[in-house]
Amino acid sequence: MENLRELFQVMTRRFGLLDKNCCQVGGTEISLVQSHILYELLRRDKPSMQQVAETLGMDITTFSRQIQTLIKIELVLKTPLPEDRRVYQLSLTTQGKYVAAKIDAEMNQYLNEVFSNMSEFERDMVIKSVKLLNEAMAKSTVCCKPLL
Amino acid sequence: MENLRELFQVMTRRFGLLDKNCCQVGGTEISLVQSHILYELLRRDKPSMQQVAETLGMDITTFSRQIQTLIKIELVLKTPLPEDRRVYQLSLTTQGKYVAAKIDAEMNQYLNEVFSNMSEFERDMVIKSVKLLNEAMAKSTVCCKPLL
DNA sequence: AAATAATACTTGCATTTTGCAAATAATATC
DNA sequence: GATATTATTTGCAAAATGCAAGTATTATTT
Repeated sequence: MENLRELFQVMTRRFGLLDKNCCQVGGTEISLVQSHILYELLRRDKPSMQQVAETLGMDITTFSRQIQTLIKIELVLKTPLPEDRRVYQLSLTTQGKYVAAKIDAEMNQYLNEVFSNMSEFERDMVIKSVKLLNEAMAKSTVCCKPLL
Repeated sequence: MENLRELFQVMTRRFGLLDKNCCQVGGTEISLVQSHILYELLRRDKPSMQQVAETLGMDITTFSRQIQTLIKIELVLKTPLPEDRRVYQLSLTTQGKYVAAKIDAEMNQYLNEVFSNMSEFERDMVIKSVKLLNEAMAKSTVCCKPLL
């Protein structure tokens, strides 16, 4: 039996670094955590603070402050939900969308470069595997509370 | 063409969370970063500070301080190398080995649980894929300076 | 062999990030 | 109408971060 953790530890460490690299766009400097937030906001439609914080497995208070700085640098907007004014809807500003998309593109470029070292067959297999993994982790009981 | 980043973002986020879970052993509380350090020290033979810091993509000064606390809680040892007394050899104490092994086992258990949601065929494919990915990333020019 | 450079690591800040407990503000329930 | 619940924010106090500057040791120069 192989050491599963070894494999995954190395992989995730690499992706962590990869993420670290990609976080400065134009004039704006973005931390890794902030890039994760932008990533979520790009994909979701006006989610609440709770929702995003939970998805990212972040303490809500930390998240609240991160959002504050993202608003300050004008990447994120926070508008109260009319039906329930306790909750705020989060969204990206134009600039925020631009930055998020830019990071996205850069990451995809990195990933494509990584895949360029593989055959087409391997590439397909790897992608299928990552999908499988994501599904399996979603089903798992022990880990991965954030469900998306 | 699919959105590669989407797939990998979700996957690495999950593993990040997974890692976060597994960092308390017996009486000792371990941060995620510290668990990564222990992980490295368990696998290497008396590496230097520089080496480990570089592998983990950490600033050496931050690393230095993390090692200090790991020494204080008696998980890590730091002995000067006789041939060159500028460099220190890092190693785990008995307790350190125990903690590192414990975390390792726990992570493997989690991973096995994840894999239990797959067929044998899928499992093999996924493992092969992760290996492939690690190799491909090692070859890549843009990312992943830490080479292990 | 003395002076200079380079290397491995540590410390001094000053900033940022974190999370718990407590506060606020709005809605739900009794 | 009083009380509980929920969503978010603030007050700390602790931890983590990274740059610049420091120490100590080895290498290189002249």
